Amino acid sequence: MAIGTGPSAVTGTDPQLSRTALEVAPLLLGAVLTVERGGLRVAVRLTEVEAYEGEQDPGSHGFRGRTARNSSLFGPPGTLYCYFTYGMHYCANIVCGTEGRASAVLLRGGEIIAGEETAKARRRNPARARDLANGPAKLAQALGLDLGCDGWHVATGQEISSGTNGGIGADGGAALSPLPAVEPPDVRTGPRVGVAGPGGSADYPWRFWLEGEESVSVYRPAQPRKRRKPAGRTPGTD
DNA sequence: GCTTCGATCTTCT
DNA sequence: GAAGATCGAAGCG
Repeated sequence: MAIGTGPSAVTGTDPQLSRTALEVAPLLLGAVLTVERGGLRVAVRLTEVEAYEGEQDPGSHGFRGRTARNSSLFGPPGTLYCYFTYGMHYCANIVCGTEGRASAVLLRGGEIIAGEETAKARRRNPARARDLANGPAKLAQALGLDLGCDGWHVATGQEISSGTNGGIGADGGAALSPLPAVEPPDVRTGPRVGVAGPGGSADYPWRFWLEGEESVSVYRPAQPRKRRKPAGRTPGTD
């Protein structure tokens, strides 16, 4: 694999990521993301991603502009944007494009290729290996990504170096293998998952995955959320 | 194997 | 107050 030394400018503009999310997303398929967290290292080969094109994309967290939560999304290409969702899950994006544009690629699925024992422990030993990272929250959990990783810098073709990730400190770091010049031949595209309304599945088929990979997540069309049932009994709607 | 539904809490309107 | 870039358990065939 290709994690190694490379261009040294950790905070500089990464030419491989300084393209639109739509351009970067298919190139990320097959790339290897290595994350070191708490002294433990896990590497994943990305098999499924989704593109989010910033403030022009209704499905993007950056659509309504910059907030405290999504400020990392507006950072320079290579910034890791981690967020907390549904009250219990973390998801991770890699920012691309240009700084201030909120263009990013959501990491949805991957195959663990190193640190499998660590990933299993973090994922509470799922029955099947494919369940280690076949979903955005599962992938983030397997890699040990949470809000503490928000704002890290993930440059392509660089070695992990603690303390160089945007001043995060010695907690860990992340690295991405160099991206190919052209997208892999077995890339498929389709509707994004769980994005409802304008900017949803039909309007933006910006989900990319590698055909035939087991680590691709289950597709679930966006559905309106139901109110949580009040304690005791359900309302008399029958 | 597939489908349905509840859990949980941050963020935004 | 409502919705959300999700997950996993339970129920069903």
